[in-house]
Amino acid sequence: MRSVSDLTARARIRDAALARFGTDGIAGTSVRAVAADAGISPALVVHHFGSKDGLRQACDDYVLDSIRSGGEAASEALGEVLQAATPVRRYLARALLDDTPAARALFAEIVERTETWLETGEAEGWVRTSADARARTVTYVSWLLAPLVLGDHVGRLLGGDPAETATAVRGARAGLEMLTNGLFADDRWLAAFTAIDERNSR
Amino acid sequence: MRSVSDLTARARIRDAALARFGTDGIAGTSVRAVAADAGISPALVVHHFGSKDGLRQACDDYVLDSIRSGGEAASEALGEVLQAATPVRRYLARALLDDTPAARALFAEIVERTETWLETGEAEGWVRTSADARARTVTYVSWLLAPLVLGDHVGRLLGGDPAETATAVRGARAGLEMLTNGLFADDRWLAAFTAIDERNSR
DNA sequence: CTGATTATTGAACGTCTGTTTAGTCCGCGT
DNA sequence: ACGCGGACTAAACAGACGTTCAATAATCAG
Repeated sequence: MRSVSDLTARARIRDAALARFGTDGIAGTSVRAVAADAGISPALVVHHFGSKDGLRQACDDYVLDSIRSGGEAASEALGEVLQAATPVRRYLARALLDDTPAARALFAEIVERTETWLETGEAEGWVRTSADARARTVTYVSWLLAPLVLGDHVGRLLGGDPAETATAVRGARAGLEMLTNGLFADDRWLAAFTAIDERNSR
Repeated sequence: MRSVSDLTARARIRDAALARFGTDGIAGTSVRAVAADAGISPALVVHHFGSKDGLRQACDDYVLDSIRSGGEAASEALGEVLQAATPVRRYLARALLDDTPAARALFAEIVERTETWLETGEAEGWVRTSADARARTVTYVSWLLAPLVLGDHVGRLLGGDPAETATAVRGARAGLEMLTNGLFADDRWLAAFTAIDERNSR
């Protein structure tokens, strides 16, 4: 029953909403616009989803499922979503900014998974030790998500189509390079930061 | 004339709009709500700014000026904005997502400034060489901006108040650590990525 | 003090919003 | 054949939206 209706109108509405919400924002999208994109009447979307907020929740659930079912490793699944599904990408960025409950849960979940992943790496010796492991994980995850949120700007400045895979790969490679070799050749900035930090806390 | 009126109603409207736009989004904010926050009538905001879009442009200009006048070094000025002015921070994040012309210009400008800064560092030996300098700069800037856009999530996961300075400092320090020492102790991920990349392009 | 310019408002406009209601259509079990 | 439930719609609702307009209050040059 679910899968049958999921191939028809209900899914079309959800997909249209995902795209619209992603590009125009949730507040900037009207139920009528979604209905028009899906080729149905505005009354049908509330028949299927109860309300506009119900539709948004359905989008949240769909995106979460897409990511969770994408694989085991957080970075892999995210990487795929990041490169492939542009509407999902945009929606996710909006949801993260709008502080949707689903986005909140997703962020926490990614951080948790990444934390254990980094801990494993640390134990096995391919991840360096850190003075503040938690802060490092959270910062690392925010860096992972950065091109997702700022994808358009990154893409534009890297020339070419923001949606094109090659552009995203270029950025990802540059990031990996920084995370492997480091960006700075000496610790002048880290030392300077530590100095300022100590002066402030003293 | 400008400075006189800028201390009174006009400035109050702009500040109220900045805060509202930042938290609720531009489309999610009504002129009436801004007017109520500023303690004036809705008709006055259109008298001063022409339209809602005019108000948004005024906010854009104000934020750009705030950042540009903040200092010479891009990272310093950004760092201050990132830590201090929360409403500006939130507004900037929204503007970057909504692809405002001002946000577009700002991003390009930061990238340009950072590019020359990194080139200097490379010449002076405190920045490592890169296989793709442009991609590295853009990625680095997106990482700089990441805690700005995802500040709430980062702050929440790092415990404590997201607006509190100490939280932001913790994240910044962790980031600096990764950029100085690297995150990965060997090049297994970089090598793996390169391998996949070559396979795909072949 | 007068006149003109500006700041500010209340009320109204037309449009768009999310949602409701009453109803039609169609497939399916009995 | 019948009726029943779900998909679907046109029309309407009340409210919020951005904006306009005429009018009042404040400001300031002469």
